Amino acid sequence: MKNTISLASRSDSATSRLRADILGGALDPGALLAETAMAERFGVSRVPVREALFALEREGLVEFGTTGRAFVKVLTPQDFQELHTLRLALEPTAARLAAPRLRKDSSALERNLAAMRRAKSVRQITRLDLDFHELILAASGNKRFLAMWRLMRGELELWLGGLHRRHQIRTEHTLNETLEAHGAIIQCFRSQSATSCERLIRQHIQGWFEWLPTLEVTP
Amino acid sequence: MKNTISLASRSDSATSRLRADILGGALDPGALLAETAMAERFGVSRVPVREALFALEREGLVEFGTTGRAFVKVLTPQDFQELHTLRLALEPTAARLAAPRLRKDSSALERNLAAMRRAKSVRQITRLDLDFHELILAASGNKRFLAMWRLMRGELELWLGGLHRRHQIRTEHTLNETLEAHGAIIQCFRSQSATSCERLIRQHIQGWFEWLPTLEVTP
DNA sequence: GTTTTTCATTCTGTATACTGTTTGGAAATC
DNA sequence: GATTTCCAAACAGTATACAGAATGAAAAAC
Repeated sequence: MKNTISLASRSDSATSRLRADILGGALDPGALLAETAMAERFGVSRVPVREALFALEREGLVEFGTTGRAFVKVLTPQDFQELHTLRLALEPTAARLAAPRLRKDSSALERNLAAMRRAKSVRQITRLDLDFHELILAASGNKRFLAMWRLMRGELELWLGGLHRRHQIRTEHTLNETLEAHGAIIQCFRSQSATSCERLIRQHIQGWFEWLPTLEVTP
Repeated sequence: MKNTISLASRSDSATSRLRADILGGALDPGALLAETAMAERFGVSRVPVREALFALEREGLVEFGTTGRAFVKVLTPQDFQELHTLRLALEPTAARLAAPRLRKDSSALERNLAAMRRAKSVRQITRLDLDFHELILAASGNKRFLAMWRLMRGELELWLGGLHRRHQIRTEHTLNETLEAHGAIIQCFRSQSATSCERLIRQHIQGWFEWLPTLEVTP
């Protein structure tokens, strides 16, 4: 959304700040996002705030009520289930398409894995995990797969953030599991067939989802 | 996006009018969409026009250049190819999920088919065709499948509109083919297994795509 | 004749002001 | 005390105004 050496526009900076507040947990799901208040807080007029709200609606972090008021999106377990179904429809196909490219060059995935080994905070690990999957989507060469992913990513990050706040998951154990799985996926891209990669990604997503303690009916 | 008995807001009406202009072919792909000019033409201020542009960007009908100017989206054959790949990833899965619901009640699909039999214009047939697929996505019960579809639908309609303008396709013959295929799909939903429906939808999309004279490298 | 520079025009980005609607609570009524 | 009515504050939708950037054509330089 920016062009040259990018002095961020006020809209962009408002978008970033609001996104950070939402994903960082400073704003609870369901919180009212009043334009005037945010405009004052960010030191800009209502116009850039408005655009930020629309932009974040596209990212799935904000939803508008019937009267046009914006709220931090409230995600239900069913929402998360839906996202998972969608991932299973998209990512394996994307992996198959990406396989030829990633066989030649998987360095980006490896750099991601290395960063994840060094990562400290839960938040950072979550983000790198999502980045890993995004890299595969991007390598599919299909801009629209990536666009769809971007639409889901915000919601995934939002949900996972809430999950981590409610439980104390993402322990050492699960981190290692993720590291191993991602390593195996990289290996697969390097040496196995496209359909093998497709299958492995499907298993990875499915397994990860089944492990998550989402079955609790959360508020 | 509207609430009660809906007196359409100026943003909404600007969005509708602009969408109609783009899909109707009044504005060629690549045409500059200057805010001031449109504001005058629609008799509103620039603010609603702005929101219309953002809304239509979400629908894939408008794209923004690096300097923030809006243009009617230019679709390349590759774009269409990408959309097709995406459909193959989404729709068969959605059809499988929708199967239980549609087995019980396929009346909406039948009404669509009946309307298509009566349809006169190419534009109308195209729209009903897309509606048919949208009904299946909606019946999947997964809001996000529908959201993704909406994102593709505008682009599909835009591409097909251009295609029909360039060629004189969608003849009697192809209309009958579509009618038959849709009829068979309804039958399948009524009496066959979910995986059969999934397979049939995949074949339908694949076959339709292969038939289309998109292989010509168009401008 | 070709290239570069200049500059008026046009466009977007943003601020501010105004209007009508929604909302939550105080006051009035039962 | 419970319910309804009414009003002020808060909020979104929109118009208008202005500033800064991009654009393209005319003018200048080569």
